[in-house]
Amino acid sequence: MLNFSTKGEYGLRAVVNLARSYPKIKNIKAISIEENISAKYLERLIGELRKNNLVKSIKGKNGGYVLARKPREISAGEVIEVMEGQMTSKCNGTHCAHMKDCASSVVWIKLGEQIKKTLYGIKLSELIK
Amino acid sequence: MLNFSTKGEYGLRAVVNLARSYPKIKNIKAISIEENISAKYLERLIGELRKNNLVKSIKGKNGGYVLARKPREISAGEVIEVMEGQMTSKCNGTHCAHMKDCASSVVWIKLGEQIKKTLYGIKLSELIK
DNA sequence: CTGAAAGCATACTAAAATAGTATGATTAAT
DNA sequence: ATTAATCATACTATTTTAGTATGCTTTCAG
Repeated sequence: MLNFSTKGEYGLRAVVNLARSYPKIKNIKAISIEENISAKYLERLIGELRKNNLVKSIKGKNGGYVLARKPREISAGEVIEVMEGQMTSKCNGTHCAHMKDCASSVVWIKLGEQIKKTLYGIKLSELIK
Repeated sequence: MLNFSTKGEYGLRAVVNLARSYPKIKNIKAISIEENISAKYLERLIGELRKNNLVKSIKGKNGGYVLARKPREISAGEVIEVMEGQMTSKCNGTHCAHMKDCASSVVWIKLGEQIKKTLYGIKLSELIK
């Protein structure tokens, strides 16, 4: 019904992978092999997660990544929001004839709320059991 | 958080528009003007809705479209599913190291269920009040 | 202090999806 | 017969996705 890009999937899988080995550090190479994701691409994606304070990086030899918080303090929603970008209700009532009371916008707003509720309710801790 | 294409939005707006004038027939031109959507593009999109039995067409002069069922018997989910295509849980556990019990897939599955529940619960009748 | 192994930054590119256009055929009321 | 509508298909431009490539910086180990 909706197309999710692999960004969200890859990001989530990487973070879940880190949750499994938490609090040990793990490098891109290891994650990319285990998850079967292009190392270079993953490197870029995980960079986004770092900039948004979901993972911490340790530079230099023997470096790698760790979750920035405990697995039970990070939700799937946070990860996916960073990777996919904020959900925007495209139908905001500005372009159709019904103006502010655009009937269709109700659908996108309700849906957005439900998605957030669902995804923010899922913590990494519950995914690694 | 997720990118919806305009297809779903346009399709929904067109159908809601038809719901307002139900059971009178209305042509593409009128809908496209009222909704400010390219007529040619809308024509193609609404063709999809017809093939999936959500609207009926009346050909020839004075022709146009009508909802195939009453507004309270058509849900937003049906419309959006036709326009956007079936939601597929991309992470199906086949490509990562954890195989069948892929932790991340749980997220997409739960999310998909919630989205369906939400969208199928919204009927056109409730959008035109 | 030097080399290797890690992350960091940025630019490039190929493929796919999106959002539309264009052309013309078919249908049916007048 | 004319006109106004849908129907079918093919084409195209733009954007997004999914990567690749190159090179720099940081830090541990010897």
